[in-house]
Amino acid sequence: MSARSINPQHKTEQVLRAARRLFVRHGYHNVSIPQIVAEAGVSIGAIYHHFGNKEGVAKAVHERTLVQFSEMLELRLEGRSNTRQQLRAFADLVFEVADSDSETMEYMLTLNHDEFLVDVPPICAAEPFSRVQRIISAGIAAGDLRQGETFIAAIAFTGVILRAVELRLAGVIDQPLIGLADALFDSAWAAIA
Amino acid sequence: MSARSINPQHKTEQVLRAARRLFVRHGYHNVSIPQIVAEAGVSIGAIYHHFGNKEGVAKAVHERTLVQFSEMLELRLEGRSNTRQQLRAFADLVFEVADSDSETMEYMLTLNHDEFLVDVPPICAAEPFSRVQRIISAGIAAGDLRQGETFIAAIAFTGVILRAVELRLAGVIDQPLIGLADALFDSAWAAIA
DNA sequence: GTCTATAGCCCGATAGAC
DNA sequence: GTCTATCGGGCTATAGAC
Repeated sequence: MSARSINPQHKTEQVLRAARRLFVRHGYHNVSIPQIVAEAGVSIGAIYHHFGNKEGVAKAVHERTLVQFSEMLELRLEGRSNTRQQLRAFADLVFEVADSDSETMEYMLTLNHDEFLVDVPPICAAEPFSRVQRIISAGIAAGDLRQGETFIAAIAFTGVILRAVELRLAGVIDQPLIGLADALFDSAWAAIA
Repeated sequence: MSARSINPQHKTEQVLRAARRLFVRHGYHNVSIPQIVAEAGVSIGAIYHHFGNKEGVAKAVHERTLVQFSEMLELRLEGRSNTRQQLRAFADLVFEVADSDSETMEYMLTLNHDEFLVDVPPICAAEPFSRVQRIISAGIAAGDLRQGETFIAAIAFTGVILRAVELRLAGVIDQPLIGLADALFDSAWAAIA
């Protein structure tokens, strides 16, 4: 407990942070346990003690990232009652995270999780994105959005928003997305409303 | 030459086919030279003779895939003079390839090429996709599309189309995209027109 | 719980016969 | 041009002291 005053993080947290940073930067299979050891400042033994094996580290990183993002989204959705406001809250969150903590968005959007994690649902079917589908479904029922298949509208809306993020992360867009938020949201909204 | 009558492919082509299939299915770093050898029916020595090293194989696969796709796109664009017809030709090509030769689309859209290829431009900046940007730019100038930034419109249009492909490749959509082409194109067009 | 040392494996690449 | 045999190296995971 006394060591906490200098380094308040548990060793496991240091490992998770380091591992995700390295996975995003180099890809899962380009990252070795010795590299994580060097980046996290822990020993090989500690990693195997806490996570069992390399895939155990990956699983923990994955769940932590999705849970944290879902919690942020729920926080932003509180009090937004109409469809447009809710979808705008989603878009703004995605843009802000892409601008300020690109590692999180890069982890979610550009890593091929099924290359190293077995039996995880694809990220587009995971909680934060299925949440958007539910908002759109309700929006169509309420008449806020054009009539049609829910999943087509969900593809169209998230397609516009997430494509912008992908191009930003790839370095093709060199300005903060938050400055493009109005124009991008208008396009995404026009696709479905 | 006589062996050609049984197997008309050069050994190099067999290697390229096998390698791309394996790269797409398992990811570049999960594929070993011995696996390519087994799948292609050639020897280790032949691969190193023709491609130098494993990255040489990857480079050849990459260029071949992009060139073939660009050629298909140019073929489809011939004779399509107005903006809507040209963008529809792009969408239809992408959907048809995703349905009938998903390996090609999966290679282009879901692999992280910069994990194993250095100094290749990101695929969204490569020829087939920069072509779409030029079509849209001309469309705005001609008044066929809503006024605004070209790159915002390009993001919106390709976002809708490519998101559908991504979800189809991930198994989230279980029907052929060509059957959804009208609805998807209408959404993509609504985002920019 | 945390460490170091190391076993055991498989990989990419080379050498050299044909 | 194509092959087999093999080297050297880096990896994941384990063993066992503390």
